[in-house]
Formats: sequence, structure tokens, C-alpha cells
Amino acid sequence: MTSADIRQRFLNFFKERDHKVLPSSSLIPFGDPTTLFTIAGMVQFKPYFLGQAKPPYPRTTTCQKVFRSVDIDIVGHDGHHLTFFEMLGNFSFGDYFKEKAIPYAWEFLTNELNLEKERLWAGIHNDDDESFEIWKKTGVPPERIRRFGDEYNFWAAGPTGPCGPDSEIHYDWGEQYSCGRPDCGPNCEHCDRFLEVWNLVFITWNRDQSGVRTPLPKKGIDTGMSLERLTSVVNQKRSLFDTDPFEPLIQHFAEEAGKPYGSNPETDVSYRVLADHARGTAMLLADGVVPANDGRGYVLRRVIRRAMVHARRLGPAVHLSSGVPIVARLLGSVYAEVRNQVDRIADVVRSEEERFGVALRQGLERLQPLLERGTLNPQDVFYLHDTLGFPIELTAELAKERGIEVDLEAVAALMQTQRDRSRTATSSFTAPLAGRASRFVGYDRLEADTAVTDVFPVAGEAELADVFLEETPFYAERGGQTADSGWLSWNGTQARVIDVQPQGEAIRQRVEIRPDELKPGDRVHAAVDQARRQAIARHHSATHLLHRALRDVLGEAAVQAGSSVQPDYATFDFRFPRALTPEEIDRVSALQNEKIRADLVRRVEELPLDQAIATGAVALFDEKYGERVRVVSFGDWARELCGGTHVERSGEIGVALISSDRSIGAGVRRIEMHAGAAAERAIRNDERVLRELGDALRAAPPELPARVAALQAEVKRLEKDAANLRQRLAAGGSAQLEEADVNGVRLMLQRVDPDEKDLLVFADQALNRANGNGVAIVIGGRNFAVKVASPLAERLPANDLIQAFRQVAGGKGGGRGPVGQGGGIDPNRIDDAFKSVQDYVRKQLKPPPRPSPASGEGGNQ
RNA sequence: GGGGCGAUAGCUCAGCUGGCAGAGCGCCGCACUCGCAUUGCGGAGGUCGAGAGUUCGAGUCUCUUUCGCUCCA
Repeated sequence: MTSADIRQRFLNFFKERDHKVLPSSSLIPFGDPTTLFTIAGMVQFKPYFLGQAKPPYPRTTTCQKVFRSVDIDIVGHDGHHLTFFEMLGNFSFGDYFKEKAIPYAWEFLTNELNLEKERLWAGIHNDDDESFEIWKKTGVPPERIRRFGDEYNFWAAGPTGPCGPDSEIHYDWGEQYSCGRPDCGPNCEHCDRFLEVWNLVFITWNRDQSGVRTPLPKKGIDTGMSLERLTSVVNQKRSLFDTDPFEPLIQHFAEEAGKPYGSNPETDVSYRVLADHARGTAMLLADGVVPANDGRGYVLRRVIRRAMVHARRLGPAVHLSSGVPIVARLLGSVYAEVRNQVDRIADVVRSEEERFGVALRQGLERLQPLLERGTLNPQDVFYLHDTLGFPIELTAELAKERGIEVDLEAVAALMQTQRDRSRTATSSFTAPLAGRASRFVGYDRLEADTAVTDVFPVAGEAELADVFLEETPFYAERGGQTADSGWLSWNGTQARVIDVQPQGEAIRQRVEIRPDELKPGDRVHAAVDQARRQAIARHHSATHLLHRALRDVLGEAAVQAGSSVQPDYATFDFRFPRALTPEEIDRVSALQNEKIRADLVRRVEELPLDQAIATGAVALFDEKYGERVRVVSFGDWARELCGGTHVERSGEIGVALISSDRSIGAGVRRIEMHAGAAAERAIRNDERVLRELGDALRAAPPELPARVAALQAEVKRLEKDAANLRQRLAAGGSAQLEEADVNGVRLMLQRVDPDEKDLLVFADQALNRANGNGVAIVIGGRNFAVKVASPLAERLPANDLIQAFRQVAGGKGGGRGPVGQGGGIDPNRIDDAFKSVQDYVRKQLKPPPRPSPASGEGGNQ
């Protein structure tokens, strides 16, 4: 039975039992910055379990795309760890509970899939007698029902919130795989005879901050079963990689490498890594994750790079990117997003391959000399990894080839200190969780009289507090639109609201008060800063018009990838493989402003998601299924799913200006834009600059570029002339030259223009006349330079000459070998200083005094 | 969000403890050659990312800042 069959049977099975079949949601969780990826089927239903939103269906079933990054480094080393997989699940929101969830699961596995009943075991929580009875009644003999503690059979979404016991179904591969211990059974730590297949979570209580559990009025069911594991069990394959979702990938990479899978345990690891990572990479990219240096993008990059290290190991012909079309073929019929974007995805992977090639080359350049030296200390290995991104395992591999030991434990310790540093730097971020939902009224009103529901102190800030309100006119930062600011007032007191963030279904106002100034129940008046809100609205509406204009000009492939809407500017990120031409930008901008002037009326509708998409609204990646969504349109032109705040007619925007288009990552571009008053300021600024330039250059603005080019050419010509002149002057300018002969050495002193910078050029010219037997001192204003003909440099270091000169003329300076420079001298004492240099040279060039005590000339000085 | 590294000629980079801005490749010209390749000689090409500071003097030291690479959260 193929994985596709099993997936279909699962969904049908629960559909027949009144479950609404919902599509998988994105791998990027909606509105939940605390989790990087969708790691379970329940993620899209979290608000229903948390009681923050009303479920649209009492029972649902999904096959959910899931990505888990915790085990990245293990993947490939065994047959059952994966990064990307599909999670089958059925969910009940206060509808049925254990009494149905357990029999459903049993029936599906034994009837629908015909698994041998004798091979199925149940694990339940120590205290869960209820489940024990249900399992027994369902047909599992008591000896195959095992009880475990919290570590195996208790589930919670976090320290507070919904939680409850769970029950796992384990598959017994048979005694031949057992460790043989008498207590061997499900969750055995010594062998992998038993495989956990399905986890049934019974959401029973709500846990508060002090750890007290109160029973939920509506208990819930949340189950999860890996499609890949199930496929392996159904087809009796011990390794996931021998089943149909992986085999074509393994085969493909084996062909590229020219070595069959299964011929060598070491290369087999690489094949498995590539098969898994190709799936994870393609699916993450399909959901809009882009390789980056932080957050989700960083995890993706790590996955890609790990795959590339293994590809490299298999040979130069092996490429991760070539696996992308195969993933699209295997998963494209269920997940259209990977099929539709297969070319773009492969392109991004290829550009990552190139980028990583650069990192490898740079790393090898550094590593090579270290290897030749014969030792490799942990700091070097860590540096290669930390700074250059050169994989540690690759370093170790290359070192091993040369018989060099690497202290991997010491390297790991360095990694740990780096981790600790990062963690302590970010740990100040603690968000209290407010259970109650706040009602947002800010679409219609900018002020509200309401009550405080919660007040929390802000860690490390005595003068700030987080305030939650029953209803709030403040827009929380979301969907790229920045937060409102404004004021809370009560009893004659007023305090600024400086930040507003969503927190689950609640909205958190950060207010400039001490936490004891307000308490739950207090009445306050909340007022949004209206001018700022309006400026934000202009930018947000302008962003929608920009998006539409971009797609009209560039094609529908130019899809939004993010945006930031501020009161004084907006940025718009979209997927596009190259820079826009100036003409394209002109066309986009012209179209956008044409629609602004057309004064299109804004309309807001609330529709079910599928209907919204059917009417042509542009959907992004964040939407939840089954919910009513907000559709914002301008005229019948731009139509987009959006929760933000907007102007009423596009004419209010005034004007929108694109100020830049640049790349922010592989295949993603960012346009920066100003609208309304901010655009006006930008225009006036540019105008002023142009006017000043025109005044200064005495040219009309259209002539400026030519004028500047002409000036640049002229400056260059003049500079060259001046340099030539100086050379000629130095060559023949003996008028400014004083000379002295000391023991056959020509000492020359030349005065040049006080502003002259290149004094050493003159020194060279002077020395040319001394046939390699001279010393030149050049004076330019208060600066001077000394150059000694190289044959003399050893006996007459420039630095010593400078010190002799300075002793009389003052100033500072120094030099090395045959050259030196200085400055700050007294121009009136130059002649005396020159004499002092002559004395010094005379002394130096004199043959060393004979060892006679009668010698009259002392060496003092 | 925190750390490391980097930015110098069109490209890849060197520039040691502050003291004349360089190499290789590429480009242009000349010579050699029937011609090409090669070789030799010559030449053009630089706001040393930006801004402050220290200093007689900063590509080099300090601080700020922008961008890039990279590791970690």
C-alpha cells in the first residue's frame, strides 16, 4: 500500500465519521512568533484548544505538513528520524473524547489497514484508569497496556494552558529486534523493537501559573501519526527510507553518485540525509521560507548546507537541487505549492550551492596551511566554522585524511559558550500570557472607554508596564503594519502607549507607567495618535496599490513575501529573480499613482477564505482555514486579504514614490516607498538638493549630469598638469635648493610650496642628482620629509637624521629605513637645523675613533 | 537579538609593529609573428565603504555607522 493510499484512507475514514477534512496549513505557523515551524497537526487549531477562538467545526481531520529541526543532526544516521514529514490527525473540540478516540484509532489500524492486532501495544498515563478500561473494552489485552509517567504520556502546550494525559499506540516489530531484557516493551531505552506509531492526546485540564489544574468545560482530542512511519509499518519496512516517499529520491542520488544504496554504511547515511533534506528544503521553500542568517531562514540554510556536505562526500556529480523536481513529483499532487514553484525552488537551492561553494573555497584556503603545519587546535576549527561557515565535520574529515587529530570535545565546548552567550543575551524577553481575548475596535474608532483586564511588569523596566484591555482601539503590530501609539488616561492621569503587540488572541499595550498605577477593573480612556495612524494607513493602502501594480507590470509571479508599513515609509518584499529595470520601476510607479489619482473607494468585506480566493483576492501565507477573512479592495482593481487599517479613498494617499529596489536574499527583492506627506518631504528634499547643486554649478537641473562629467574631466586634467608641473619644478628648481658637501655626501635642502603634500616626490627628484650618494630634506610649510640614498641608509637612518633636524627646528616626526616625514617645525629655524644635520652626518661618517684615550672628539650627543 | 570576520584597481586579493598604495588576472598600446597563441616592453585604471577621533602624519590605531559573509539564539 502506498503512502498516498494510506493518506487517502485516513482522511476518508474520519470523513465518514463526520470529521471535516481540512487542508494542511503552511509550515510557517500563523501569528505565533514563539514557534518557528508547524511541528504538529494541532498547530493550526491551537486557538481552539486554548479557548481563544470558537472552532468552526466540532471535529476535523488533516494531513498536516510538519517540520522539526531538533533532530537535524541525527537524520540519516538511523532509519526513522526525519525533518519534514506528514502528520495524520483527527481533532475534537469539545465534541467526543477518549471513549471514541481510542476505538477510532484501533479500528483504523486493525480494520482499515489490517495491522496484526497482536503487534499493537498501548501506552497510557499512570493515573489514567479511564483509558485503561477503554483499551481493554476495545480489545487490547491488559498485558499489552503499559502505564508510564509524565515523561512519556503527558502532554502540555506550555507551562500554563491546556494539558492532559495521552495514550500512544506502539507497533511491535517482533522479538528478534529485542534487547532481550525482561522488562523490554514500549518505550524501551535499549532497543528499537517497539515503534511509537500514534499519539492520542486527551486535553483535559487548564493549568494556571501556580500549577493548579482545573478541568476544562470542553475536553478535546488531538491525535498525531506520522504518515511515513505508518507507511513503513504497513509495508513491513524497518527503515522509512525503504518506502515509497523516499525510494525515488535515494535512487536518484545513487544514480548521480554512481554507487548503489546499501553498498556501504557510510555513504548510505549520506543518501538518507539527501533524501530527507531534499524534501524538507523543497517544502520549506514552497511555503515561502528563504535562506537567511536568522530565524526560519537560518534553519533552512543549515539543512541545505548539511545536505551539501553529504552530496560532496558522494561525489562532484551529486547535487541537492536535482532532487527538487523529484520531491515535486512525489508530493506535488497533494501540495500544489511545491509543484507550482519547482523551478524557483531549484534556482534558490542552486544559488545556495554556489554560495556554499564560496564558503568552502575560503575555508579550504585557511585550512590548507594549518594542515600542512601538522596540528589543528580547537580554536582554529571553531574559527573556520563560526566565522567562515566551514563545516566542522568536513574539517575533521580532511584532518583525518592527513592523520591529524581534532579535539572535537574542545570544539563542542567552544560552541557551548557561544550558545550560552546568545541565550543570556535574549533571555530578557519574557511575555506574560493573558488568557482573555481583547476586542479590537480600532477599525471604526480611534478612541474607547474600557476596562483594564491585566497588568504585568516588564522585566528590567521599572517605569513600564504591559496593560491588557477589554476592548482596544490600538492596532497591534501584525501583517507588517507597525503598531499604533497613543495614550491611556484615567482620573486626570495620562500615560503614553509606546508599543502594541498581539499575544495570542489578546492585545498587549506597553505603557509608560509603573505596574502599580493601574489594576484590573480600572476604567481608562484609550486614544490612538490619529495623525500617525493616518500616515500609516496611507502607506499601507499605497502598499496594496504597489503590489497590484507590480503584478500588472511584471506578471503574477511577483508575489508578496513580506512588508513593513511605517508612518514615514513602507518596504515591500516580493519574489522576483532579478533587479527591476528603470523603465519597469517607472511603469509601476506611474500605474500606482494613476490609481491614487483615480480616487478609488476602499471596500472591506468579511468572507470565508475559499470564497475570498474565488473572487480573486490575493491571498498570502498566513491565513487560517475555515475562518472568515477580511478582504480589502480599492475599486475593482486591488483586492487583497488584509487585517490592516486603510484610507477610505485612494486619493488620500496623495502621492507614492519608489525610492529604491534592492535584493535582500535569493530571489527576493525589497522596494522602499514613501507616501503622502513623507513622499512630499522626499520630493522637496531632492528639489532642494538639485537647486543648491544648480546654483553652485550654474546649470539648470537637466544639464547637471553633463556639467558634473565635464567638471570631473577638467579636474582630472588639471591635477595631471599640476603634477607634471611639480615634477618639472623639482627637477630644475635649484633656486630653492641649498646644498652642502659633507665627506663626499651631498646634503640637499629644498623648500617647496607650503601646501605641497607629496614631499617625498621632490626628495626623489633631488636624490636623482646625487648619483646615489646623497641625503635630501624637503620642506613644505611646517612639514618636512627626509630621504637617504639607499647605499647610505644603513649608516644614516632617516629617523636619526630627522631627530637631529627636529632638535633644532622643533616639531615631531619619524621614519624607517631610508624615508621619514615629520611636521610642526619652526620655519625660521630651518637653516640652523640643516646645519645640525650636517654636523650629525659629519660625525657619523667619520671613521670610528681609534681606541686611543687621547682622541679629542667625544661621542657625546 | 548576541558574537566572529570582512569592505583597497574591472575581478581575486596582498599591504608586517602608523611613514612613497601594490601583485596576479583582465583592459589598451607597442615590439616579436604570415596570422593566432605565447613572450617582452609600456600605459590607463583608486573618494583604501562612510563619518568622527588620536597623531607631525591613518589603508593601518580608537569610536560611530552602512553593507556583506558567518555562527549561535
